[in-house]
Amino acid sequence: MARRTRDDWTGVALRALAEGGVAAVAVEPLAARIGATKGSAYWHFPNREALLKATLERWEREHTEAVIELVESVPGPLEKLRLLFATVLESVEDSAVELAMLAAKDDPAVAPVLGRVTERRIAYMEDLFGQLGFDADVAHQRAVLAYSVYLGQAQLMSSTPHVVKGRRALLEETLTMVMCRA
Amino acid sequence: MARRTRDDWTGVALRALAEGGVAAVAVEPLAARIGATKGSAYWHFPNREALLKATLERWEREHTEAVIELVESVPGPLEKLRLLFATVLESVEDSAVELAMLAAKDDPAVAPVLGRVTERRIAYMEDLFGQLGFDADVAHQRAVLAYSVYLGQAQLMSSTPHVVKGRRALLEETLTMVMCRA
DNA sequence: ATAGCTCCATACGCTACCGTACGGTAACGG
DNA sequence: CCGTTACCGTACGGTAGCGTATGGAGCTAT
Repeated sequence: MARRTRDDWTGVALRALAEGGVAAVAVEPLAARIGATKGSAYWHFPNREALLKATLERWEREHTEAVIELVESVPGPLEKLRLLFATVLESVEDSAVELAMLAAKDDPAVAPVLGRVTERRIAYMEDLFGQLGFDADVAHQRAVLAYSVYLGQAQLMSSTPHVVKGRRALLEETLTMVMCRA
Repeated sequence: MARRTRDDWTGVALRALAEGGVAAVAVEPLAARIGATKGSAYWHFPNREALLKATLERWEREHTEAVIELVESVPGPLEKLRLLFATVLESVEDSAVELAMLAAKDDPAVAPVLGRVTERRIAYMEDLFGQLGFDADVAHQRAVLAYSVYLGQAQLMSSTPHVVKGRRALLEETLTMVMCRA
């Protein structure tokens, strides 16, 4: 059998994380999945915690900025917000890692990453709302509100998908509500 | 030492659930906490799953309808919605059990309860929005949206509380947005 | 008072996972 | 060609929790 790299391990760990949550990032099951033994894992990482940390930070690097960069490719804050909402609310199904992290928010490896990602995202939306002419504190409120809707939607879609009918309309509704001056 | 009842067990289990999530509803730690041994637990319940199920159903009985009954005490759908939002968003800190259930949404003991509670709550809000004169499908959208905001807020408050500044204003904002005709 | 029932403690085996010790192999450098 | 280093397998001990078996204490009713 071939040798494995650090990235091979964070790779399977990432898949396991999305499918089974933080608890699924366990050395022995992953070893079976990767076709190796614990020996390999404990060579590349000092312990399970370090593997989990590396996995989360890899996800953070590869996914957090990705959406922002995509959104930044269109001009104008309003267009950006529309695209952001469309992108993120249309495919809440693949926010499995987010949900896994929220479900394990007290884990010492999770908390810091979760904190950074949350702050980064809210700060970005806050900036966009600012560009739209909202006062600083209102912009912040809207950003928090919008992010709450996203998180809530993601939870609903993954736990009780049948209660959500008409996602498209829901998206439009969310948009107009979050943008409106009142 | 005194004898324990079934309710004694679901009692400690409930506290453990709120503090440590579904995983904390474990027989042996609870036994230590209650000042007994596993023997007692396995007398009152066939297994851990049954204890968890009983605990969740007790919570469902005692808490789901409580808020609705409180809200129903005031007249008029608009007042009811205001009170509902105020009650629920002001004290998201004690939605620990909700969050614990969402975090373990795949657990076979959790899923049914979570499903029932979610449907019940959304149906109730849907009804209130209907009384306000919204079309049936719009009322449903608003209810889902409002519930999403609640879930998202609860998550944010428990995982990254510092990003939420000005809860009072946020509440007002949520209210006006969810009520508005547009 | 004694038989029976309810409730619990004790003691045990089992599984899943963590982490460590150590030996072995393969590739590469001199 | 030989040693070193990087990588991995094997085997072990440890812990936490689940579930079971069994005996025994105490109440209860006859």
